[in-house]
Amino acid sequence: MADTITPREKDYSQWYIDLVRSAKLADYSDIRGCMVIRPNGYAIWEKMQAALDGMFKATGHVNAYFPLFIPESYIQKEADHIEGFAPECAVVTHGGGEELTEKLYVRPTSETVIWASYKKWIQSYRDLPLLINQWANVVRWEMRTRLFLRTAEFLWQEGHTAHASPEEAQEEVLRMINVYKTFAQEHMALPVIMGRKTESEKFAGADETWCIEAMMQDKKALQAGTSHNLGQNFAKAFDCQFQTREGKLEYVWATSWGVSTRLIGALIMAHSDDKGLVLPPKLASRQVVIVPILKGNKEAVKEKARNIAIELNKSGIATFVDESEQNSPGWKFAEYELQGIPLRLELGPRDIANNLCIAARRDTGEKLKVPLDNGFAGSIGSLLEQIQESMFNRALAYRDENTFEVATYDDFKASADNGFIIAHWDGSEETEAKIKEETKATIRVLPEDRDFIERYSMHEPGTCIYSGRPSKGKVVFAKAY
RNA sequence: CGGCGUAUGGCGCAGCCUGGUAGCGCACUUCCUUGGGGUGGAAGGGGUCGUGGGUUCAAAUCCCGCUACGCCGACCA
Repeated sequence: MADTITPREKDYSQWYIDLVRSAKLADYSDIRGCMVIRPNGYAIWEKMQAALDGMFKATGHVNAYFPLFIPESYIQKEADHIEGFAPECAVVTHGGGEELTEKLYVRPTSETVIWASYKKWIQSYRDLPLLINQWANVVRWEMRTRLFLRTAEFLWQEGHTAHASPEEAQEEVLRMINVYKTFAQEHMALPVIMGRKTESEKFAGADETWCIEAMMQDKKALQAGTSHNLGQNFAKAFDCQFQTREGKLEYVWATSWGVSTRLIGALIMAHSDDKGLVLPPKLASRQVVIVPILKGNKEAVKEKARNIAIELNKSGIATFVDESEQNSPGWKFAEYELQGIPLRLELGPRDIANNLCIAARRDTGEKLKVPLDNGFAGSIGSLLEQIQESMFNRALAYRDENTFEVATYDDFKASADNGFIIAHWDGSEETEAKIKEETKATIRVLPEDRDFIERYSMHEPGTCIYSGRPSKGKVVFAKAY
């Protein structure tokens, strides 16, 4: 365990890595850019998986699994796709001691290998829509890595769907980006801006990429999830046609969408503090820790603590008691704060005599007395709900405070490090590239969130901040991870 | 792939400039103590100093090569 966590204000990167390592979430392995996800970190992923998987199933999707290895010829079928992904692929050249006749790419994403199957599965409009999700690992040989945010290998889910019409595919794209938005906001307590990517930022092989963008505590943007409208690009590349009701042959329309273990990084960077991790109750596998203060009649205190834990667990609140005598209460307070347990209950002989316990909120540090009466489990449950809600509100307020609307390029440059910048853009790739070159800020999203659009009048025409040419609307710029 | 760093016990580091055969904190083991914010104390175990070569009576330390990793850029979820 690290002795101390570097304060956020001093060095945000160091704070992040100290936190990830000292909370025992993950470590770098000896393999370049690869991460070992430790049980504490994996527990967060399992909670995310459970919630997301439920949402996928509820929207009609099923899970399947496709091969890790992709023949080189598959990868090469879609021109933009190979161009985008080939440079960052790990490639297997030998197997069983022999050089392979065709190289195998370790999947950087599974569009190609999946569409090779879909081609065989789809003949008629009756086979559509095909709504499949895969939980898997993928490999991208990135130049620079960062725990959870960008590692050579990472875990994710990737949905791949096939549709009989462009309208239906577009509906799916929107449905899934909204699933991600809901998950981010309601489970992760992370406010996001939903919208489209510009041409230069979209997925290799997509017609259009939708995304959710979040703000971290260093005011940089993080792409938290994407949903792509692949048009007929992959269907054409893999010759996947279906017979319509009218008997004509048409290429199918496709979507793909994914979120990764990067969300764990987002969760950490959005909520945690200098004491450690802060987990939203909905993603905490351990929501409440009871720390008994063991003095006087120790057994009586332990007994009471266990009974409270049983009661809370019965009410669906994941509670455990740390009754070890190896460590002092102060040590336990610090340890469970480091691990981000949303609520700590302190219970000592004094409290038992007064028929109450002390509840300490991880998010605010606030301590309050909670009576040990019939309403106890209800009080704890609503406290957890309050924590969930106030974490979201705090993150939203932070994002709002650090979102600026600017009208001149000078103001833009002055604000480039201060958060999200809302400004008019002429819609050209040249302008986008120039601004990136000069300020490092990129267009994160062309918002499609109704409330966000209204709040900042995003869709009103104006004048491009850079070129002075007419602009159809404002977009969100920021420095990004 | 460019720039800068780092490599010493499980983790974090000092020692290197000025060569003399390795030390500190945390963690770990045993015991006592303490317990409402990382108790205090005592005694222990654990290291071919990344790697290959060179200089030297002697190299963690000086010189050259290599490798790995990290940070900052370009690329990306």
